[in-house]
Amino acid sequence: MANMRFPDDIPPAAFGGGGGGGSIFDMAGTSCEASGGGGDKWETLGFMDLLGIHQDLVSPLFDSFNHSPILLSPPPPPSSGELAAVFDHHHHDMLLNKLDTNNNTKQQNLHQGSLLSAVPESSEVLNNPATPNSSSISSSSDEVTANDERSKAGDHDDEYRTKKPLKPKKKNQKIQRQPRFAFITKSEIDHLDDGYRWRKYGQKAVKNSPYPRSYYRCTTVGCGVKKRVERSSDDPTTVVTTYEGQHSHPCPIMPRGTIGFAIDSSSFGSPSSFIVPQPQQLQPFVYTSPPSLNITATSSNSNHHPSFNAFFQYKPRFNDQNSSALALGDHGLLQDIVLTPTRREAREEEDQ
DNA sequence: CGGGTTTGACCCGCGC
DNA sequence: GCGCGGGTCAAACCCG
Repeated sequence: MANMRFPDDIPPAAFGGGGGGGSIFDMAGTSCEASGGGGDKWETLGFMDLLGIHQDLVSPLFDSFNHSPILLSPPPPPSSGELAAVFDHHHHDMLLNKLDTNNNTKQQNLHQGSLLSAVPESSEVLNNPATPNSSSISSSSDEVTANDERSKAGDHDDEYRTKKPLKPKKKNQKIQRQPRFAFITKSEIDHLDDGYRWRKYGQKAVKNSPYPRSYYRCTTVGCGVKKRVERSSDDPTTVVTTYEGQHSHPCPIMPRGTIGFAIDSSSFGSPSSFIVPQPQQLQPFVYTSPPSLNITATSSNSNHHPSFNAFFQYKPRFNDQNSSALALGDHGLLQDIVLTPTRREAREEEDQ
């Protein structure tokens, strides 16, 4: 398989029937550090890491701009934090956020870079992302077995039973949610392709939004990673993609060594390093952000907010070759990464 | 025919 | 307890 091949077999974006072919949204160099205070436990997640790209797939942590190693030692992340990268490749904005667990934030204006959080409370995350193995995958919600609930319901509803012999679910057992990572993309393409193969398993209308939300599941056997894709109602030009879980396999279209980014999976729950590939490993199509993107939260607030020592080498790609070319020529990508505290963080700070 | 999408039905959690 | 919304299932359908 050719390196970094842009698949043309991505099914049309199933997003509301709109949007043509799938798109490639390749994050090829991301390093995030989340540090928190206030006694919160912090969760350190990385986009590609959540995608199942692990340390062994990439080179040691490296600053592609300064060509010097970066060693980050993030404090424990907040248990309920979810990271979100807000990427606007039209306006050259990149916003990194920790998703607030407060659902109210979903109404925030994405344009202002405040993070949305259509992602619900993730404090239920019980799986240690540091162990991205089959066990964590198998504990995903859709693989929870046992159930008396549904069988019980069936006892009272023969019609339902004959109609849907649904999988059992364990009563009184909270569904274990995988860590999630969401990011917002300014794109007319709904289904952003990250190199993995996804199967759409559902679509739901979103309240107060004319745009539906699509649910995808990784098609690889044994991999329970899911992702949701929805277009923001506030700003229809933005697409919110939320990943849940970690791939238990390499990216099918990204051979080893071409991965642009990963976080040492052992970093979860304990300080560790983030991994960024050496620049020479980046493939031609990978956008390399300027040094200014090597953001490190060094503001006075860094003691209270997550600091993202992050930079993105990031280039959305599209099946459409024309679009691809466009993206390639976008030198202004990610020049301005904005770190914004989430509502919750802001609230906590106010309380202090 | 196999794999992916569509879509209506259903379950569950949560807020009121 | 009830209703709502999110998430999932699976039959039907589509397509290469």
